[in-house]
Amino acid sequence: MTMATNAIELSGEARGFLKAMASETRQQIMELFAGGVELTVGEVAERMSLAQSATSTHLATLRDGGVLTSRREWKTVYYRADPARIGKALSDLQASLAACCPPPSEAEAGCGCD
Amino acid sequence: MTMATNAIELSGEARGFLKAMASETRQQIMELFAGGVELTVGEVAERMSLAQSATSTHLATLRDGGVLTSRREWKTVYYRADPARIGKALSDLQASLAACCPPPSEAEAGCGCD
DNA sequence: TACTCATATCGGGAAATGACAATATGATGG
DNA sequence: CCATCATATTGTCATTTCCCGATATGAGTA
Repeated sequence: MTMATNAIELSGEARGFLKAMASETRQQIMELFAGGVELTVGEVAERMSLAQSATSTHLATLRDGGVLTSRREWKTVYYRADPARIGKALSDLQASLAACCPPPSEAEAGCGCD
Repeated sequence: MTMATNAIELSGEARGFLKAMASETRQQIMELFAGGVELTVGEVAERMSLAQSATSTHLATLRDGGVLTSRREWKTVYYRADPARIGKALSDLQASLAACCPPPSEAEAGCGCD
């Protein structure tokens, strides 16, 4: 098994996740989706006191980053969190970062750290 | 027990982490620290083909975000990953996001998701 | 066809970010 | 004290991001 790249190389999932979650506004938007709730663009816009256009863009960014999914029902588009992809992104992140910095008391098998 | 805040509210650790890792350049910088290596500002600058000033700023941002620590030895400042704080940020992130989107087959005890 | 509703996209202006060169800081050595 | 080396900070500029209002798209309905 290759042993390969000494570098970490974040996965696409992880990069997309980080890019999507980079904005504080989008972090707050994500908080609205607690409990697996489904929300429309208009609802998010109102709760965030944001214009409809800005909200639409943010939600699209979050969807592109793999954090949200959308479901269309006639006129309305419902967004909600995407557990599977979020989980993937987080475990990728954890794996990548574990390569550079294994937590003291957890799996310190031949990590090659100095 | 309160049942409290329906919202998720990302921790300070998590926010700092996301802000620090938001930049693609900083993501690449982090890859240089694989294996727990210690690097100076100059070394990072050279490997990234970045100016010394830009590099210094990025490293400071990563340190402020809790991703790196610095150790000063005479003139030179050595940076390296901060396993403990990274781990904290990641588990906070995981906890917050788990609140809004529990992975299908993991702990689906009374989450309140309709 | 024309009208409405919800969302998406377009245009522009304000603010934040990232890069550089130049200068400042702090510690070491002559 | 002055010079040097590594890092930090400052000033400036180009690019990007974020927000808005305005307009376009798509689906349903009269």
